[in-house]
Amino acid sequence: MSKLSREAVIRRALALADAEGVDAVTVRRLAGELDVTPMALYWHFKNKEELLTAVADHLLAGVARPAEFGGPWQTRLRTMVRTLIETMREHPSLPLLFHVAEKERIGSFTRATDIALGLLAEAGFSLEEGYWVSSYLLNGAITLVNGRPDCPGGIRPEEAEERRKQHRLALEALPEQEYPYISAYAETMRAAPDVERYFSFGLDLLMCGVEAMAARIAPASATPNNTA
Amino acid sequence: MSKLSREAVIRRALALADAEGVDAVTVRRLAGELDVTPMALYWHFKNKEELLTAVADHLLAGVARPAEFGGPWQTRLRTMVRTLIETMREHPSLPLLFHVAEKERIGSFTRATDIALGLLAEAGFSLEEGYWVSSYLLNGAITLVNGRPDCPGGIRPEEAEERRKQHRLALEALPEQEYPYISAYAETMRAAPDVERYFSFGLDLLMCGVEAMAARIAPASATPNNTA
DNA sequence: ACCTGAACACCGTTCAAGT
DNA sequence: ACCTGAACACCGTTCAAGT
Repeated sequence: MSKLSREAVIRRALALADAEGVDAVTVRRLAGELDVTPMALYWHFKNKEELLTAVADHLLAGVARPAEFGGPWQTRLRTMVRTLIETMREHPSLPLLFHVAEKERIGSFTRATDIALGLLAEAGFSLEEGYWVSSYLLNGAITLVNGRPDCPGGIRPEEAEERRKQHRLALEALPEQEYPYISAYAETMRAAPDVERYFSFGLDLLMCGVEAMAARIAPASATPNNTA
Repeated sequence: MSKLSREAVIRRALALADAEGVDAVTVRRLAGELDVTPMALYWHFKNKEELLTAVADHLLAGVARPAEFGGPWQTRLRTMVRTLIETMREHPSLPLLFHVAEKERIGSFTRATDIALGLLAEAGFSLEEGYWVSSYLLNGAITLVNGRPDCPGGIRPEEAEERRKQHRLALEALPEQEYPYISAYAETMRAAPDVERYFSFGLDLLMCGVEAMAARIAPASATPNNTA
């Protein structure tokens, strides 16, 4: 009974990353959890980067095959971005994982990019511009989830609350004359963060940029149903 | 003659990061370049993170005190973001540096945020929304510079060109029926990348999002000179 | 084909000791 | 105040060897 397989390693790595952060995923630690020698992993993966890339690929699979499609490009693109954000919200380690994995080598990322490029071509962007916009949306979604106020960087909620308090105290200690807006902002940090508002505002912000640029480039077809 | 000082360490660390990437900045390597024992650095810095945060702080100083100010909030905010982008373009290591440094602890970042919050309050955003927008702009600028086609991630131009070619070949190898847009995009990669267009498009994209959201929130004061 | 053991060349950091 | 020496507890990875 060969216990080890690519699949098993990926699942364990993801569980470990979600539980203790992506920094906890070391070759030795992961091997220990799988009751195996560190070097055993090198038979299944060329190196650590390929391992983490495989984890990212596994997670992005859901984004690459979007379910409910239809309607103008704006809503379809928005659905993709929302799906991406929701996937990452379920796996808080994913944002940091993207920083170490090479995005070009993630198969499901390539798949998702092709779909997005199609939608953006419909919006009037050139292929190159579409690629830039795709990357803007992907990275925007990543940093949005990574900066979520309840568990930034995928840390544990208790630690996040403590950090938030320390951050507030640090901001409140600043001279109010020199930092008038920061001081006022620190006041608003006394309340618990509204995570849903944070995400809906962030999604709107991201999509607003794309739609405004599309309207600038192709004003005539900005709304999808006026071509004839 | 005490050769070592906080300033000297920061300068060396920045030079090393720019020359060989931020990964090359290890405590031991940096100490070696300064002709000193690794532990000597621990007298001037609590740990490595504080060291890198100091480097980031040093670099962001120029953004925190913007020069040519005036005009409506849109152009002033755009100037800040452009300055930030230009600063990072001069130091390609900076984007990755932000990922390891804790942004909240960077003094010049706090200063820049206060200025931005003021401009965004003028635009009609609440303090909390303003903070989200600031973070959106900072991270957007970081990923924009980090993804520049001529030296993504701050790698050397020759290596970037080789990687770009490999990336193109990988995309061209994909089945054209399944990846129609990616395949067409790969064709455009044969030409040398237009870096200036990349950056101006990216800046427009970032600012478009903010301006469109501002117009949605406070349509009456979307243009600055119609309040009376 | 799949895994182990030992070793290599690194890390960041602590702590007592020097001057 | 400022720096050194030795040591600790880790890393990722290679390479020959086992089954």
